[in-house]
Amino acid sequence: MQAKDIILGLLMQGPMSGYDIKQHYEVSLGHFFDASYGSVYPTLKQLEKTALIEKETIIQEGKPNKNLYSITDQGKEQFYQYLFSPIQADIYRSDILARLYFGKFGDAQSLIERLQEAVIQRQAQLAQLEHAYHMHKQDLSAPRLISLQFGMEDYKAQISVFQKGIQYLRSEESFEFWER
Amino acid sequence: MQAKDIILGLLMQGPMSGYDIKQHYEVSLGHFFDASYGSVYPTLKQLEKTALIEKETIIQEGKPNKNLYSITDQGKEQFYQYLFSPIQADIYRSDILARLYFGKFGDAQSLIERLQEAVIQRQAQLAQLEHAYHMHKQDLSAPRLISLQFGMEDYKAQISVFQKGIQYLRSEESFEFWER
DNA sequence: AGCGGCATGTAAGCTGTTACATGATTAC
DNA sequence: GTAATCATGTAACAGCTTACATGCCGCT
Repeated sequence: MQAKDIILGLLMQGPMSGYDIKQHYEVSLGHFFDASYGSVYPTLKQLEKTALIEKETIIQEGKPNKNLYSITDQGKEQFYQYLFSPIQADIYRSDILARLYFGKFGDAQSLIERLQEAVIQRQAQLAQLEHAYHMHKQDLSAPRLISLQFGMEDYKAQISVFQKGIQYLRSEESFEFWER
Repeated sequence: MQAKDIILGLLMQGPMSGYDIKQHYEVSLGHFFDASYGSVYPTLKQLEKTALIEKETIIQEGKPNKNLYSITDQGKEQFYQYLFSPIQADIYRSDILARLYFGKFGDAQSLIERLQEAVIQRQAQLAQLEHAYHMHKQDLSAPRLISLQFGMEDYKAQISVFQKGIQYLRSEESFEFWER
């Protein structure tokens, strides 16, 4: 799974601009994929060059012009090829878990603060997914609902572990430094 | 957080070879970091060149020679600099969630099979973490235990969502294709 | 006879990020 | 007046992966 597969998938649902695509990343895809504009625009350009998508420039009033991209038949074919290809393993990379893993080399207080921040941040992401879920649950396909549930349950589990962790570290806080 | 930070952290616990480091990735770090040998060996080389670590070659009988690396004082300083630097956002990229997200363009049967595989795979990872947790819980620091708990609870939540998802898709299976 | 574990390393290439560059409109 | 939203793009570079290359030992 790469940027181009996700973009093709989004265009399967209808024409979109690069900006629209990035919005989707942030709203309903963010819990399993994200990429910057520095990836979106060059990818669109490349997909257009290989005729998998087509560009139409929309002149807007009061707003900058917009490049609306649509998927072509070749693009659809390419997307189905992705959809039925073998599944790649997930990639999860977490700095906060690394700080926990090596936590004994630091101090309890700053770890607790960082966990609190991590909780707040995940609560915000959870709220966003819950919003999307309840707003659109009537019009979303069964598998898409599962992908949103995954994100929500995942965040809930993470928040719960972090909150218990904070309690636990607080109860040992008198140590300040660990010796293990 | 990059490969070099993790390697430095592992060497804080004692000397290790590139092979040992990769083993650690697979056992107790795998749920939040992984990298191939093609990253491990060049990184070690570069860290040695900048005097953050030192190499000692161990001649072994019946086994290939081993390069044991130890962290230097400069390396420790560098590690602490990482440990107290701002935390980077997590990165999660999931192909199976993408397949769910775009599931309406495929068929229910193959999605169900893929979810079943995903469950089995996560159950194996969970079992591995549980093993590590119960084996070493006496000698691990509080924060490290939290990092393992995180992995375990995360996998449990994911397995649960996937299992419920399989049930749900099965109940709609007669459709074979969706129209939303 | 062959596979899995132990052990190290390189080269080419892919995929993405960061930082830069631009600029109008709308809401506070 | 200033921040956010809408909107597009490039160039340099970082940081990995994949595939290749080597070779002995112990088990089955």
